[in-house]
Order: sequence, then C-alpha cells, then structure tokens
Amino acid sequence: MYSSFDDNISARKLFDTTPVNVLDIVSWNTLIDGCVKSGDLDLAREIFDRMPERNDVSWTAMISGYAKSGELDVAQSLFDKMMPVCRNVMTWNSMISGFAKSGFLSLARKMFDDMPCKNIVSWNIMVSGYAQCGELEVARCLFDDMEVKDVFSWSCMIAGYAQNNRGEDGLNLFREMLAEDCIRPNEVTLVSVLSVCGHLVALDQGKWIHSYIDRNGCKVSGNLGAALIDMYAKCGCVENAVEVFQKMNDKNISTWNALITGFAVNGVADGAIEAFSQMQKLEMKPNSITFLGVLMACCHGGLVEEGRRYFEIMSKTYEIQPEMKHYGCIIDLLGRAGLLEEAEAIVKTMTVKPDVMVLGALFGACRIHGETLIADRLRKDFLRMKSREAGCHILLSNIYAAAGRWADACSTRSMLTMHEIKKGVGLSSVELPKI
DNA sequence: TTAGGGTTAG
Repeated sequence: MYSSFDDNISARKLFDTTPVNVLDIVSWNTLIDGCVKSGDLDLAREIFDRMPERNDVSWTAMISGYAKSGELDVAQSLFDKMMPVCRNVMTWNSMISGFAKSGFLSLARKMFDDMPCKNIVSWNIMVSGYAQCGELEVARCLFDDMEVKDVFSWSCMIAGYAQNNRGEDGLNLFREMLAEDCIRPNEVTLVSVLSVCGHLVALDQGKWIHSYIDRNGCKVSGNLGAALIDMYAKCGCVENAVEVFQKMNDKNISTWNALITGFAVNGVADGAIEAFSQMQKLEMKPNSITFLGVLMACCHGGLVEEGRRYFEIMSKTYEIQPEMKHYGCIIDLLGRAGLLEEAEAIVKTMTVKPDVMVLGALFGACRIHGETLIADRLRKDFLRMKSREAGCHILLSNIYAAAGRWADACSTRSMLTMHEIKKGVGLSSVELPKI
C-alpha cells in the first residue's frame, strides 16, 4: 500500500495525518523507502527521526539513500551511530558502493576488508569500483579471486575494459564468459561488448554478437537496439543499422539517437534530418544528444540554413540549453561555410568559456578561409587556456604561415617545443579475427 | 546493496 507514491505530496500527507503508533515498523520502512527512491531524502529523514522504533532495514534505507546521493559524511555518521550488531551486509555494501562511486577507493577497500561477512554484491562493487577508476589490474585480481561470479561480475569487468580503451581484453573476457556453463550474458553485457566492437570497427565480431542475440531469442530492447545500430554505424554499415531500427518494436530515445548519429557520422545528412522529422511527427521528445546528432549531420552535409534552425529551436522550442559540443558543431558548420563573423559572434554569446575544441573549430575555419584578424582576436583567449592540445597550436601557426606572417608562425610553433607539447600519433584500425 | 551507450571538428 505504501510502496510507491505518484509524488511525495501523498507520502507527506500520509505521514502528517497518521498517528505515529498506528503504523507498524514495516509500513514505516516502506514509507522511508518510497521517499528515498523518489529522491526526497529530507522527508525520509524526517520520518526516520520520528519513528517510534527502528530496525536494520530503516537504518540501511537511510544510509543507502545518503550514500547514493553522494552525502557520504551523513551516511558515515549514521553508519557509526548504528549498533554494530544491527549492520547487515546491505548496510556495508551501501557504504562501500557510495565510497567507490565517489572515487574514494581506499576507504571503500578498507570497509570491504573490515566487513564481517561479504557477499557476491560486495565483491562486484569493488570490482566495478576499481574498473571504473581505471585500476583494471586490481579489478581483475579481485575478479579472478571470486569463487562464484554472476552476470554482474562479468559485466562490470567487461565494461571496465570497454571504458578504458582495452576493448580487446573486453572481448577476450566476453569469450571466456561464453565458455562458462552457468552464466549467460544479458542486455547490459551485450551493450558493452557491442560498444567495443563499434570502437574497434570489429564488424565481424559485431555481426556475430547480433546473430548470437537472434539465436538466443534475446529481446532487442530500445537500448540493445541502440547498441546494435551504433555498432553498425561505427563500422560504416548504415543499411544494417537502418534494418535493425526498422525491425524494432519498442524504440526509445536512445534508439532514435543512435540512428540519427549513425546517419550523421556516415555523412547521410538527409537521413538524419528525415529521422528527426519522423520523431517530431511521433511526438517523441528529442534530448541534447538528438540535437548533437542533427547538428553533426548538418555540419557534415554543409547545411547552414538547417543547422541554424535546429540550433535555434533546440533552446527556444525544446528548452534544451546548448552544451560545448553543440557550440562546437554550429561553429564548425558556420566556419566552414565562411561565415566566420557569425561564428565568432556565437562564441561571444556563450555563457560558458569556449573550450579548446570550440576555438579549434574556429581556427580551422580561419585557416581554410585565410582569415587572420579573427585568429588574432582569439589567440589571446587560446593562449590563456595554456592548452596542451598540439592541434590548435599547429593550426594557428599554419594560419600565420599562410598569411606570410612568419614571425608569428614561428613564435606559435616555438610554444610547442617550449612547453614540450607533442602531437599525438595518427592511428588507424585493423579488424580482429572472428570470435 | 552491484553492472551499460549516444561524439564531430583541423
């Protein structure tokens, strides 16, 4: 009865109108749980403080709520106040997870080592914590030490490799996972592995995973569909991406975003725009990533008019404030079209300071169009950033060189050597053998 | 009480 609320007003009403001793402890706990889940920690705390008696479930719900929202000091003080015998494994796990997610790995580890009784979740939290912080070797040691692993353990470790540019290790671990008898990948695992295939442009492996999904009758949810579409798009197979999209029943915003971005990165601007108007017809609400995709499409297709329009409706109609990446796209688009002053004017309206990428887009345009005046104006802002991004220094130097301003070109170049900034190595990819 | 993705620029 008290398990969920449409809004916290009903929880508040119930709490205010019910005499304290009418409810039993289970109902009180459910009430707290509902408030914590809906994000109203203050109300949960008020209820917790006024409860006639509390048990481990009440304490754990509060501690977990604070730990999840990053209020670790409050969580810790409640944990300390709690009778040690009342602390259960979930109480400990909530604290460990809170510390690990906030990057306090040594604190998490200390609690993990101190806890009287661990379960598989405790191990998974630590594996995930290390993996997310890029400490993959520590994560892997813990993972290998686990006597029993579940799908969470495998997914955490694979995602860790995926997020830290160790995609091949992720794929190898996925192969090991498939060889295990009692474990099957789920949607989360598959999304991670598909993302690896996309980044590595490993089309054969991506196709194999697609057929695995079909063979095993996995339901292609909105998110899994998005991962498949994204994988095909990153491998340059727009037709396959579209086919996946068309076959899906329950498309969500991520599915649409994957399709639009897929069209955009493959230079199919009209496909992206068409998909966006379909979304509008279906009254599917776009988000900031949808607009990034559409703007990217305009940028690739040189569609200035459309780009301007989408950039405008984004905030005016949909109330989505442009982020740095949206600015990057529109400035790149205008800059390439030679509309440098308009691009510079947008830079000036930005509420956040333009980053190196945004300035880089404008420098790039200055170089294409032989525009030195704007480059001069932006140069100070750029130098103030003390950026170690070699590309911008080189662009700037090339702008001056093209204009015959050799002294400026040399001084810009010398910044590179002075600050020991090195240009990153060019990379290309090679397809891996099949699974 | 634990796990996931979407991105371009010279």
